[in-house]
Order: sequence, then structure tokens, then C-alpha cells
Amino acid sequence: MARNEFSCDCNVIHQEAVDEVLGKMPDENTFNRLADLFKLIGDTTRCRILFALDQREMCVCDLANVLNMTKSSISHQLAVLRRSGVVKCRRSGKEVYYTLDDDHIVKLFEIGLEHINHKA
Amino acid sequence: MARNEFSCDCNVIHQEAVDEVLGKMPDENTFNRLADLFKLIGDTTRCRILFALDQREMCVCDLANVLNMTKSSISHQLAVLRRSGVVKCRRSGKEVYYTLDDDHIVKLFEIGLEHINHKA
DNA sequence: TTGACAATTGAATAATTGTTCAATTATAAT
DNA sequence: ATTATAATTGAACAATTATTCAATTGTCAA
Repeated sequence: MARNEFSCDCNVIHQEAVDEVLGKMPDENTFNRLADLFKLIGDTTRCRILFALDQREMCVCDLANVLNMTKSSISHQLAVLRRSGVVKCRRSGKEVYYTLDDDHIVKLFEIGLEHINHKA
Repeated sequence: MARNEFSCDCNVIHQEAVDEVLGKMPDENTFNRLADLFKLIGDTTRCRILFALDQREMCVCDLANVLNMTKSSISHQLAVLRRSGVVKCRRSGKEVYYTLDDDHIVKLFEIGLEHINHKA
């Protein structure tokens, strides 16, 4: 029984091609995590937060000023970034300071910027 | 008049930090395009399509078999990828063959995979 | 020209998600 | 203790988006 029996609404045109690529494809979990990673930085607000934190450590209030947005909105996004492990924070008095906690993110930014400048 | 007068609901804690980072931040347009790029590859289906096309040229029907999804769904996503210029296509008879048309995408995948394997 | 199949397209639906608003927690100072 | 400010949190709302379904286009073969 073919695995595509029910979901795919067509006949296989090139069985060898399909088999070859299927053999090389990572599993579903890998793609989900890969997509989640890109989804994480696929938002203007989060991009700007990460870019700012790559420059220097900042508290939520500073970030709100830099991005010209409410603290609440920033805080929600920081929570997302924290859960994903790309930023970390420390409390100092009333303020909470955030820093980047991920090497790959900066590298992804660099290539991304290279990409859009190349297409500008 | 401060630029953040209305949107930001807090006092500036560290004005120097804010000014320093503001001076280094790319403009809004850059961030929008950067986020759009990552949003584009921030979807499981599109990730899998791009990964498959990185292995070899494929027609829509083949892709539908590899991903185990309907041709319609694949076709919609291919249209998105085409509009963004990351894939291109050629018609040969009744079939339409797609290929990757972007160098940076593969590099982004590599770093992304490195990232999730590092955290696995 | 008619029939069959690959692919695309538009509309509808369902699910996800970013921001706002209001309320709450945590810390410092008076 | 009380007040003020930084930050977080939950619920609601609005906007975006991936998939499904049905209809249509394009190409080939009989």
C-alpha cells in the first residue's frame, strides 16, 4: 500500500524522483522545528528586538522606547523569545535586562540581510 | 518633542542606551523585508517543498506525492514562493517543473539545521 | 472536437497570532 | 504600610494565513 494513497489526489509521474527525494528528506519533526525557528524570527517586532539586543543589553522600558511600542507588547514578544531560548534575562532592582542567548540567530540575520541587499 | 511621545507608555530609563541602539538600527523597510524572508521559510510545508527542490527539479504532482498533500495546496504554496522569487518554473507538456532559484535559502537552511541539531 | 489529466485559481473555512486593555506581581523608596 | 514604577500576564479582538473544495485553464492524445 502506497503511503500517499489517500491524501494525494494524483498519480505519480516520476516514481524514481519521488523515491530519491523521499530518501533524502529529514523527518517531520525536523521540519517542524526548522519552520518554528524561522517563524520565530519571521516577525518585524521580534527582528527589531533581537537586533537591538545584539547591540547591547537592554531593559524592557528601553526596548519599548527604541521600538516605539508599548511595554506590554514588547513583554509578550520577549516571553516568546525566552521560551525559545534565544534571549535570557536578569533582574536588577525593578528592571529586567535582556540579552541575546543564541549564536546562530546573528548568523541568520547576516545572511538574511545579505539576501535582501542583494535583491535591492 | 520625543519621537516616542505617544506610543510608548514608559519613561526612558537609559537614554544613552536608547540613543546608541537607535543610531545603529536599520530602517523599518529593512526589517519588514527581513521578517518577510524568514516568514517565507517559516512554514513546514514551504520548508519541505524547498528542501525537495534543493535535491532536484520536480513537477507539482511529484511534490504532492513527496509531501503527501493535495496538488492544490502545493500549488498555492508554490505560487507564494514564485512571487517571492525563490523558485522558478518551466512548463513541459502538461507538467510544470519547479526548481530553486535562490542561493541564500540553502545557506539559511544549513544554519537552521545546525541550530536545531545543536539544541537536540 | 472531445476526453483526460496536470496545474492553477478564487472563495470559504479554520487556525494561528500580534496587539491592546485591564489587572496583577515585584521591587524600591518614602 | 503605602505609593510609585517596571514588568508580566490573561482575555479579547483583529488580522493574517494554510488548507479545502469547486471551477477553470492549458496541453496532449484519440
